[in-house]
Order: sequence, then structure tokens, then C-alpha cells
Amino acid sequence: MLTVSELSKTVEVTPDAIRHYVRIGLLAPSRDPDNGYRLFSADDIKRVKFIRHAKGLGFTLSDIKTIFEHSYEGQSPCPAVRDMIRQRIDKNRARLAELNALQQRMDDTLEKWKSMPDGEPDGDAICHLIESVM
Amino acid sequence: MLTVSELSKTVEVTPDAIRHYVRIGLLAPSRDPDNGYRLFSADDIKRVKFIRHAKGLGFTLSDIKTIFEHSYEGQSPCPAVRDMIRQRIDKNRARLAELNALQQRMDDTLEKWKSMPDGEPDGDAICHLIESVM
DNA sequence: TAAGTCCCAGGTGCTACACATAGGTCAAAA
DNA sequence: TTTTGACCTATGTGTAGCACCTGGGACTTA
Repeated sequence: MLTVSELSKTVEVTPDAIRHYVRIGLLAPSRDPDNGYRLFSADDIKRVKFIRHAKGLGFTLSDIKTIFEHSYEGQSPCPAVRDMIRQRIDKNRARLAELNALQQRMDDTLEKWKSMPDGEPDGDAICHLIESVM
Repeated sequence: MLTVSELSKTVEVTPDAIRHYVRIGLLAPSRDPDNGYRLFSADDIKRVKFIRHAKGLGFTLSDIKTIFEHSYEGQSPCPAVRDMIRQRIDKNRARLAELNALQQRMDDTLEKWKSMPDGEPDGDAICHLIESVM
């Protein structure tokens, strides 16, 4: 059985992240009756590794919790997993489009500002630069 | 003077967002002594419009608060604003790189899974699909 | 035995709001 | 005049994924 910091070093995940996983129910360690410390099993090591890989593939912790629940109930999570990743792909595509548009706006704006002087406060405008783009 | 919902309609921002801006100190409406309702001035309309434009340019609410504070103290916020947008551009670039890499991984993974059957729980693996990529 | 170091637990903070709850306001209807 | 109903308000909590903070216990060293 491992304590938080031992597990942390084994799987290279911060202690805070591990405590977070416990709090949201992704891990359910036992407790040391003497001091109340969380105690993790070899299975928990597997679970944390799984969590990190799944996160790396774009799954949210909430997705991962669902996967664990399916698995715990003896159902194959695989069909749900296929659906989930499709949804994450769609969301990510939308997010990428947003961020690309934002990047474009920021770049354009910075370029425009290069030729502009800093305005001084005049009791009317808040920031001349930003208001020049409104 | 406008109530939350009146301001909300005027600037096309949800009432919740407006109350949020008040909570974090971006707006400081007076209160109706009769009922405690927030009361916004014409200046607040300008401020909300400014907030939305600045957000659209990639500034965070925290950035915007800083801008307001400079402005309130009679300093030109413009030099700080130039710095801020450069930082936001850098952060966004990094975020875009991450999300692009994630998109690639997700696409590759989904492709790979197309030719794989759903695994059944076997008391060992949690999800065969995900673990096939580990 | 006291100081220093490391670890633990639980709680709060961060972003930008959306949502939920409980109650107040106001005009029209009974 | 009171009641109904629509709409409004205020504050508090939840969201994602942790990082950071506080207060305390354990263990080592001088």
C-alpha cells in the first residue's frame, strides 16, 4: 500500500492531482486507521496510469469516471468510448476554430497598434488602443 | 438608471454575466434604497461594451480590471495593454499547438479503433480500446 | 528536548459565467 | 381588494482540473 506521495512518485503525477482524483471518485483508497492517510493499492497505480493516458487522448475526468463505472458494472465501456471521443473531436475542432479566429484578431490588432501612439486619459476614453478597434 | 435586466438587454449580455462583473469589481452600481436592486449608469453601459470588446480581443477579465484601475488612477493603460496582448498571443499560440497535437492524436486513435472490435470486460483491462494505445 | 524538515488532511482559489433557490414586484383579473 | 401569474431580484453553488494555503502530525538531527 502506498501513501499519496509514494503513489505520486510512482506514476509521476502531483499529490494534489491524486487527491483530486480521490475527491471526485476516480480513486477510492482505504485509510490508515492510525493517522487517516490515504492508502493506495497496485490497482490504483493502474487506474492512475489509465487516467493519464485517457486524458492524453482527450477524455475528460468525467468521461473517465463513466468508463470506470461501466467497467465496474461488468459492461464493456468500448461503445461509449467511441462515442465520447467523437464528441471530444467535434468539441476540439470547434475550440480550435475559435482560438484560430482569436489569434487572427489579436495579430491584426497588435499590428494595427504598432503605428499608434499611447493615448493619455482624457476622462472620456478608457483605453484609446482598445477603443480604436471598437 | 438601469436595472440588471435593462442593462442586460441594452448591451446584449446575460444578467448573470453582469452580476458577475459586479462581483469581481468591474462594475460598481449604486443600489435602489427601496429594494436593493443594482442601478447602472450610462457610464456602466460604456464599461460593459468595453469589457466585451476587450474580451473579444483576448483580454481576460483580470486584464480588464487592471486596465480600469490604471484608467481610474489617471494613468494611460496603453503601455500595459500592449504587454498584455503580447502575453495573450503567446499563451494562445501555445494553447493552439497543444490542441492541434491533441486533435492529431484523437484522429489517429479513432482511425486505429475503426478496425478493432469492442473488448469485453475480463477483470484485467478497464477498456481495451484505450489500453491498446498505451 | 527543541528545532528543522517533510508529509498529511481538508479547504479555498482560479475562469467566466450558468443554474438553482427563495423571495420580491407589478399589472391584470376575479 | 385580493389573488394569480409572469417576471424580476439577490445570493449561493457548480463547472474542469488541479494549485496553493493553512494547520497540524511524524521523523530526524543536534
